[in-house]
Amino acid sequence: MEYNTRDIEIKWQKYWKENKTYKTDIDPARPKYYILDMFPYPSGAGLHVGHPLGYIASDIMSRYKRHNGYQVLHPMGYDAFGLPAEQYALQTGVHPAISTQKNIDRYREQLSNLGFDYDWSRELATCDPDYYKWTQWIFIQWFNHYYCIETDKARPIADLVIEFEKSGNTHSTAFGSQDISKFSAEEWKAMTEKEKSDLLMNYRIAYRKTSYVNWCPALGTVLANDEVKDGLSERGGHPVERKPMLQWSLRISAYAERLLRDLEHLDWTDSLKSMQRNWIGKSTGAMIRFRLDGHEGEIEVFTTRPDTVFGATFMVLAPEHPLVETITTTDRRTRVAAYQKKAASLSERDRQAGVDNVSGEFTGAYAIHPITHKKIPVWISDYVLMDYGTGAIMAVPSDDDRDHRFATYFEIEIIPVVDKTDKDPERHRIINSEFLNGLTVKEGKSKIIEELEKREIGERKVKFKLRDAIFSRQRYWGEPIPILYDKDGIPHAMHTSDLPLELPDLDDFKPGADGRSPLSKNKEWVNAIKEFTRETDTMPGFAGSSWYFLRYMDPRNKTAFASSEAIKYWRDVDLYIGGTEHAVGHLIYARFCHKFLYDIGKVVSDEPFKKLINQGMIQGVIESVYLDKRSQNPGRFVCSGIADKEGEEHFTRILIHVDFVKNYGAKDSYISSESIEQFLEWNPSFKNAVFECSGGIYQNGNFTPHPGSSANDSHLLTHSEVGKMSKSKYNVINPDEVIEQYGTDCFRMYEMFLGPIEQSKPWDTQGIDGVSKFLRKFRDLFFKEGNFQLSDAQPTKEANVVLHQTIKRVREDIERFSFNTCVSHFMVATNELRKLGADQRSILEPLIVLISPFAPHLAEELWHLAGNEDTVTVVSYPEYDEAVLKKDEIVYPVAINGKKRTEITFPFDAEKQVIEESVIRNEIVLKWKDDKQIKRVIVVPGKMINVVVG
RNA sequence: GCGGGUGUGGCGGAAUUGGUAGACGCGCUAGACUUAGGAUCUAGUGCCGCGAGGCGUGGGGGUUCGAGUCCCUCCACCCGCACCA
Repeated sequence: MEYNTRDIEIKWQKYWKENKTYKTDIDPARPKYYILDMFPYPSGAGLHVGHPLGYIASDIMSRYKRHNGYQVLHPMGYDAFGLPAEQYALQTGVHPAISTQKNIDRYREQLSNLGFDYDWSRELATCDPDYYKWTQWIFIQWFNHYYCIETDKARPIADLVIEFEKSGNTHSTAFGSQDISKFSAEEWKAMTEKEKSDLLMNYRIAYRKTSYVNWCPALGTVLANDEVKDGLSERGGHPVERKPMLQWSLRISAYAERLLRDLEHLDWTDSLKSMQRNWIGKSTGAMIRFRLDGHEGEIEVFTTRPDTVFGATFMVLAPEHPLVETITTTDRRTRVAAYQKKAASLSERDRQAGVDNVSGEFTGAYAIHPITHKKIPVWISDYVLMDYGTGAIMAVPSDDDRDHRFATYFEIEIIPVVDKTDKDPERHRIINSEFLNGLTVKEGKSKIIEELEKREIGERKVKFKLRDAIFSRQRYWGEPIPILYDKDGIPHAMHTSDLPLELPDLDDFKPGADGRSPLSKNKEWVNAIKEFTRETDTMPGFAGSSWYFLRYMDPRNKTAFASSEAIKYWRDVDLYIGGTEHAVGHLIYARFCHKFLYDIGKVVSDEPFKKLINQGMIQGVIESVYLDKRSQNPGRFVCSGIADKEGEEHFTRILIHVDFVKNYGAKDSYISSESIEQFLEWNPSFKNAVFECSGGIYQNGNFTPHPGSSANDSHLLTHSEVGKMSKSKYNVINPDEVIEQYGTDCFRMYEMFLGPIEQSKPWDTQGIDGVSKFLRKFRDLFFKEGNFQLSDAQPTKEANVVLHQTIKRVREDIERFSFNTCVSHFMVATNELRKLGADQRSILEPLIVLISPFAPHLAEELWHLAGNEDTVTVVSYPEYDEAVLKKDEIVYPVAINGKKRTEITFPFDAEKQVIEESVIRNEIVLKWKDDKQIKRVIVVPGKMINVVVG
């Protein structure tokens, strides 16, 4: 009987679907295991072979846990709002809801094809009103809460109002935007509603403030950061400017400390944690205020090295700093203005490019050093950034590279304040610093902060790089923000009972006036409620994806985002598998969102993802051919060897579809005449081109060998490099095609066999035959002359050892996510059992269960052929018996001076001394000893023996 | 520049805590069965050497009876951040 993979796979996929094999529910009698795949965006391109890598791993884990008695939650859904669908709508007029649904259907089909054990009854999409109702609900909670520094959690904004009514903000512990001056209870009560609303905006977790957007006047729209390249729109290359707009933001910065601190307990990779730490960017230091000489006001600076304050010999303001206008002396105005203008005209990129050039301008003004009271000059320079810190620094040229370069260039005084003669920085001593002299840097820091606070010229300060997230998008295809503005422009959250606020239908997705959302054009919707207008911005992509893992717990709940029973049972995600591309975006937002919900008592854990594994990328091979830039029509393509010889600068590379290239990805990848024909059919603009390789020339369907060459076909070497697998690189490998040829089980096992899950590697079909052969051999263990046949005979000892050995290894390797080695263990077992001719049910049946997480279709087929009625997916995973693995004898490798020279077999329980005595009489040992002395014999019981001679 | 990671045969990769380096697969070589083989099976396959043997985990040094694994140092590549005060 032939092993017809596709028939078997389709049969069992149908069976699982009909029998709802993977449906899961709360079961207090079992431990839970929640395993999550990163939320895919259903793009029009469908899945390529890189996407399933993580899905296969999580599927194996999920099945393994189910075999081990866990109640497994392994869901799938779609991050379905987003820009691509809207852009597609702009181009084609197809409604995003329609194209998105089509893409989702395609994704579901491809995913089902891979045999994953998702509980499809929990499938969800963020663009579904039943889903985004709760996204909007969460937004309203954000709007109605503020962050209390004292209790270190979010609290209702109503509490803050009560506090203000009682005592104003004089004792307020609310985390707010800066610059809120103190007010009393009376002052609060005297405020108008509008004033109160504006003031509370400084505290709400979801709040409105002016932020800058990438405004493209030519397109009449606001662009996302990745739609802007070098200050121009990616589409059309129109200029983009920064435009201030009132936008919703999330006060995620209030959670910075907790987001940082709680990383510690997470089982994530170091690199991922460090990326998050980096992003949060905590720095501890001091705020120091410098008075100005002859001006009101002061310059406030933040420094991480307050201990070097005595070395501050000048100050630098960002060119955009508001103080520049007031302090610049008349004689300096022209030069300063010119510098400001130059700095403003430079793009971020140009400013970065000029990092090495020292530039700046003296304002003519002086600040007073807060401790020495010396006058120090105030400069401006673009190495100080307006949006970092306070936009001003105290420059300490002795201990900061950039300050040092600046001081040297402009000949400003440098006062060394730290004695760095000791190599160990811990022992560096402070000098030239009055009361700090002799202290270490660390001691100096606390001492100076103490002094600053005592003298009221500064204080300890912790700063974070993490910025609040802008939550408004001037787009159609996103969740509407459930806010109504009254006639005074005061925002009111909708009643949660009125949710969802559905996205109205539009047939025109072009932006509204002044870059407003397309929704603004639907006046009926905007003004649907008397005396109110609706917010027309929509939410960003991360809104729906920041909490989706909670919805899976109870996806059809009508009265809550999930029932408290479901939340208590499933708690958090035990294992999250996904790519690093979400390291700082999604993973920070989701953690923030989860912590907020924890604060308000809606979830029971303070972190959403306990363990996270980053799958590597499967890259593609990018193939290209050299085209001679000097050649006119028809073009001249040459072999990479010729291009090398003539000089690469004369050539440009034209991408070629990998399917046309022989041995693609290999060093000797080339195109034959046949490939050239395929290429020309695909890219007819080169129809008459010349293709020259070392053996001859191909043109217009004919190959002409060079004189004296024996070549009879084109062998034009192509250029290969490893890169992203993408439609635009013509190198996408579709899993459906691989599955059609080899079967799903083979595809799954091959992707795992490729190497460790976290490693990136290029897709390469070279090895897939090996896995395919293995699966066939594995299956053949169960067949005799074409018939399924198992014997009920007692297993041989050898076969039993193989079985238990394999169980042990596979179990251990799954536990440590080493799936590639699991596959080899199965191969080893198959090879050995074949040699032994093992056909016993007691050996082979456990093996079916063992392989089931990896090759679920084949396992289910064999399980039923073996006479079992129910699905294999819930059968207990085999346990190994240590007693079976216990050997009577151990073959010891014997090394002389660390080099293995022979092997000697001893009984399992041989005494050390007996071994030693025997070893020193061993022929081979004696031979190697020669005329030297045996100094020592090291016996590691059960492992090895080392004889030291000399 | 800073932070994180990775370097093992022709290739993908094994070697869980310091204990037989190269499991398993691909590729390659030879053979068998074949009209044929891009099917299947058998054997071999780290490098040098006829051999005994020597050399081998990016380079150099160290600790140890013993190092791919631990320490120091240098190099290469990949990822992230980057005038971050």
